[in-house]
Amino acid sequence: MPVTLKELAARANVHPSTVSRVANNDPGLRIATTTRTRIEALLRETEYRPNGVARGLKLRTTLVLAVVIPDITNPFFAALFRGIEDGATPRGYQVLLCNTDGSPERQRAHLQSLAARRVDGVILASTFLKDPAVRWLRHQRTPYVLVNRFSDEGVDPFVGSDDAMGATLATQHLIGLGHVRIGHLAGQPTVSTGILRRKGYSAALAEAGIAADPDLVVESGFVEEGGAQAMDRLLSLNDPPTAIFAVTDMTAVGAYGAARRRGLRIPDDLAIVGYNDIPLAGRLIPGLTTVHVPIHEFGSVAARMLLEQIETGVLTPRRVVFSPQLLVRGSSVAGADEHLAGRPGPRSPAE
Amino acid sequence: MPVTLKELAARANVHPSTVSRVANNDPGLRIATTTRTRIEALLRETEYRPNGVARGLKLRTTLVLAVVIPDITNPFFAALFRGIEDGATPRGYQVLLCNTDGSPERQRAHLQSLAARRVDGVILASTFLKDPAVRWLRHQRTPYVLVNRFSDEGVDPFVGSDDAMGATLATQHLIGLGHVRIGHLAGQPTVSTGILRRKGYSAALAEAGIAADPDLVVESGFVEEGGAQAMDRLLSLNDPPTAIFAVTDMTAVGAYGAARRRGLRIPDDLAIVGYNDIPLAGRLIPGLTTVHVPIHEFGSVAARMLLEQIETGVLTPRRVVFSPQLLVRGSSVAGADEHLAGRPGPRSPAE
DNA sequence: TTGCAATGAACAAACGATTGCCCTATGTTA
DNA sequence: TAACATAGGGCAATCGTTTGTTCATTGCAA
Repeated sequence: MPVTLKELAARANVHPSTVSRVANNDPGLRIATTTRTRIEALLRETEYRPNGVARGLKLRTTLVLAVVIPDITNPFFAALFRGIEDGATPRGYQVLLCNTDGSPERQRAHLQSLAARRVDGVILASTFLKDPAVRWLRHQRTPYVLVNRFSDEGVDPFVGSDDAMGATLATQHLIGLGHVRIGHLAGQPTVSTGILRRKGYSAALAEAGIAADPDLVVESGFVEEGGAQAMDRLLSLNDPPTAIFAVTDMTAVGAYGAARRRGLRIPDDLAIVGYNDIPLAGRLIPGLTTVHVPIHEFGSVAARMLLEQIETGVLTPRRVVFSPQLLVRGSSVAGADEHLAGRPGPRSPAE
Repeated sequence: MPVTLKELAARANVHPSTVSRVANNDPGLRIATTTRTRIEALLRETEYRPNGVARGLKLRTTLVLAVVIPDITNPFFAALFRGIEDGATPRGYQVLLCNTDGSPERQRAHLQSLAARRVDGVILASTFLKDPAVRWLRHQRTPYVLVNRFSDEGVDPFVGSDDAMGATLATQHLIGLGHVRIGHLAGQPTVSTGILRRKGYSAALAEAGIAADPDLVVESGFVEEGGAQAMDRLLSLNDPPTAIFAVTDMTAVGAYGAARRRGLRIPDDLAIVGYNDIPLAGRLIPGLTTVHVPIHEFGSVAARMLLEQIETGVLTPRRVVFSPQLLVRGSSVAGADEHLAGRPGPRSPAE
């Protein structure tokens, strides 16, 4: 049972407020050295730490942030979370993690709990366009930052990548390799990344003078199963694609599976490009060519933006948009993985 | 700005305590129906939710759990966390996630913050044997549960697998395949899983009448880099092993890399068996033969044990030990992955 | 009419900390 | 010596809930 201010005050024979001021190193405090040292000794001896709950009630701040994501077992969100925590912990904040599995109801339930708990701020990934949850947050005046996907263009604090540009990069890469029938495993049009990446894909085709074939775009969503199913549909076409731009690395992983089950070789029979550069991408065989975005940095930047909002009280709808870069591996260019031999794999943590 | 009890009381023209009792559905409350409906309407209209901080102060409970792990980007811990959250959320708890990167100082700092925040309980993975942090928790009388690794045998609430048995299973599998020179990428002897898995490995060899060669056991730790380095040392031996039991799947991943860089084929030139069956194991090529443990269940069971402790106030040092099962894939038996073709990959989440 | 039991709701004391203000001794200055 | 500044701490309100207790009415029976 931790010690309280009151008990310490009794033992030091002073008033609790005096102990509090000593513990908090109150600058304007006038106190006899003898009293001060007596109290300080007691503080050290008992390892006194103020009750965070009581402190939170009085100070109206909890030093807790919350992260709301679909699923932490997705490597993208795991990396994102690390970035957030690495940005928040040094400033004394700890982080609640809430998984929604993509369910709007669970998201809403979590946000309500978080508001009741008086968390200082929320970082939200994977929102929909015009997401009611985001509008609710805005209306509540809870500090928040959106990551990766935005909800209402230009209104919310946001950090992410230039999705259209990344998609164009990926598609141009495939065009440059001579591919003409390039398929797209597309995200839902209810999500900013889904729309923009598809737009970037189409723009690249148009610019190269390649006619857009509607059959080549199949909605896959952002998960592996969706990728596999969509890939199956594309491969059942009379004139199937020779290359694929997948909206997400996880979708691309699904495409790998579908291709393997049909005995197709990557990249010879089918070239694949993903998006995000999750750690898994480099471990696939062949390595997945993908659009690299600084996932960890998304998190740390989002955390810093949020803390700035919290500490200044100003909610500037600042947007930080990173320019993505194409990272070529063996899934689009045969032999591209070779120079990696001898290089250690991606960073990896303890068991 | 959320509404307070006081404001509601003013608007309903009653005392705050009355509003509180209505909001909490106090069973012994005697109240006029007219007053009750008036208050209830107000509660709904304002979407009143009691301030969790104030509630926590009064009730001495925060409905917050904390999970302390080395690194959430390790798939093992991501799956574990999901299990924990899935066990805790339905009972109204939310979960703080703390990454330590394996640093005892960061672990200690986190635990102190958590204690100051008055979290209701802590789940700790990756402790050391005789871990001072665990003893501190015990001494603090904070409810806690250890997962995967234990600290002081039989003293702490614990959930994990029978490490010696799993290791024996893995080693016997390799022996059954005809291997005689079987190497072990071993965990540190300061960690329960490290010791027990090595013990299980040795026991299987002894039972089969295979002389133990000290050169074949190399300490790798539990991370990928360590696995790669240790594997390199083993492969540099005059009489290198033909099979490997790696203390962890991530270590095995490191071994894959080392083997590939030397041009060795798996499983023909080198058979590999891991431990844990993380989602990544099934996605490697070839699939990683491994000792399957119910990671998600570790988490949900640990959460339930913790909640039981919290809600009953009794700290029974209960131990839940799962029996692991060998899962054979292509890294030990050529062609073992074939029947997987056509089967969808592991469960995968949204982007 | 008196007495007593319900009824309906207010009172007040916590839970621990923070912080503006007040009070009492000294010591100093005019 | 009166007036006053300063040092050294204590007082008390407050943050928003919860909950045991008290209090004022009303209704009913005796």
